[in-house]
Amino acid sequence: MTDVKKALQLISRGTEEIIKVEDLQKKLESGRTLRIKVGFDPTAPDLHIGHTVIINKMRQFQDLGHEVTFLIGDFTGMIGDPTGKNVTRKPLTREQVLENAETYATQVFKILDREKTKLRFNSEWMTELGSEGMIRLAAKYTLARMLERDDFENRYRSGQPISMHELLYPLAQGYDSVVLETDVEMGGTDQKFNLLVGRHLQQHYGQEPQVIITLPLLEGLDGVQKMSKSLNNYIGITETPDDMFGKLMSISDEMMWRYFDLLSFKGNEELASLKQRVADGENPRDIKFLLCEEIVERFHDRAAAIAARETFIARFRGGAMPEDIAEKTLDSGGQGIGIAAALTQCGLTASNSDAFRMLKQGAVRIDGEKISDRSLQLQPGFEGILQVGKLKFCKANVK
RNA sequence: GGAGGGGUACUCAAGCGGUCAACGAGGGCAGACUGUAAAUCUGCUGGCUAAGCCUUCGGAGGUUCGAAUCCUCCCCCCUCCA
Repeated sequence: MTDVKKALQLISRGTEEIIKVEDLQKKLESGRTLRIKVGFDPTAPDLHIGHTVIINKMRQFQDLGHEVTFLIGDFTGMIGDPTGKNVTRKPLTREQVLENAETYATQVFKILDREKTKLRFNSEWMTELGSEGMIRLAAKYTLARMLERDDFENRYRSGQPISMHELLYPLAQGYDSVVLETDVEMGGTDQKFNLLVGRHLQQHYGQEPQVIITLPLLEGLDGVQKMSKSLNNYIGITETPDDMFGKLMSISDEMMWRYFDLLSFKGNEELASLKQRVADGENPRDIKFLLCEEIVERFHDRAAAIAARETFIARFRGGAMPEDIAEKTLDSGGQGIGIAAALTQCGLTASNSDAFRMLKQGAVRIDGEKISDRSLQLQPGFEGILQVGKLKFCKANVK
C-alpha cells in the first residue's frame, strides 16, 4: 500500500463525511505540507473526551507532517453560530479571550504537538476587514444559497425571524479559510454548511477549495446519547486516572471499538489485529484495558495508567476498598444518629426514604459488613466506612 | 377571530368522584450472575419524627363527607378553519 493510501485510510477512520475524498487524495499526493484548520468557540473551554475526537484528528495530520492551525473564533464568537436564539453575544474582552485560549491550550496540548501548532485568532483579520471589506465579502454569496442552510430554511419557512447578522457567520468562517489558505477544514457534522461556504468562497478568491471533513459526536458512557456534561455520561479530560480508567471500563464491548476508532492513535492494522484477537476468543475486557491505558496515559502518564489498572483490578476483581474515600464528620449533638440520616448526610443516599430502601435491598455496608437494621443508631465516637452499592463510599465520624 | 384536542411523577403514557402516592413502558438505582461488558432474573423508584402521617396530577378558586377525576376563571401547547 502506498503511503498516500495509508494516510487516507487513517484520516478517514471515524469520520462522518469527507468532501471530496478525491480532492483530499490529490492534496496528499502533491506532497505539500497541507494547512489544516479547525475553529473553536472562545467560550467555556471545559473539555471532555468527546471533544477530543476532532483534536485527535488534528494530531493525526500533525503526525503525517502537516500544519495545524488552532483557530480561536473570537470575532465569529460575537455573532454566535446561528441557532435561532437570535442574540448577538457580548464580545468577550481581550483578557477573557486570552484566558480562555490559555485554558484550551493546557488541555489541548496534551494531545497536539505544541511546536507544530499555530494558534490564531480570527479577529486579527476580521477587524481589519472593515465594513467595506465585509460588503465585498457578502457580495460573493447569494441569499438563495444562504437559505440552503437547514436551520435558516426551517426558520424562513416557518416564519421565524432571521437576523441579518446571522447570515454573516458562515461568511466570516469561510473567510478565515481564504485568509489562511486552508487545505482542509474539520468540524462537527453540524458545521457542514459553514465548512462548505468556505469551499465556495475560496473558489471565488481563486484558491483551490478546501477539503472538508466532518466528524461525528462521540456517544457517551451509556453508548446511546452523545457525550455531554448535562447527561452525565462523560469523561472529563482533567479527571483522575482511576476515574477515567473505571469509566472507560464501563462502556460496552461493542462501543469499545467506536472509542478505539475515534480516540486511539493505534494504527488501523493494529486495531484490526485487536479485533481478531477478540474474535479468536480473547476476553474483550483485556483488550479494553489497552484502550483505558492509552487514554489515561495521554492525559496523565504511563505510570498513572499502570497504577490505575492495578487499582481497578484490586478493587473490582479483589473487592478492595478505594483509597481516596471522602471523609465526613456528623454532628449528632452527642445523641447518636440514625443510620439512614447518616447515609443521607454523607451524600450516599438522596433522602432518608431512599436510605431505608437501600437498607431493605441489602445495598448498605459498614466497614464491609452488610447492614439491614433500619433502626441502627451510630453512637458518638463511631468511626467507619459507610457504603451504598458498589461505588459510593464515605468515611464517617460521629460526634 | 372561530372550532376542536391537550397539559399527570425523570421521560412517554394510563386514570376521568372514593380501594390513587396514582396502571404500564422507558430510564435510573439496588440485589443475583459477571469482566464496573452484554444478556437475563428480582426488588425499588415523593417526603417524614415511618405498620402512621404529610405534600403531589398546569395555576387560582368552587361543588362534595371525599377530587387527578365535576364546575368557574386564568396560563401554556397542538390541530383545523378564517
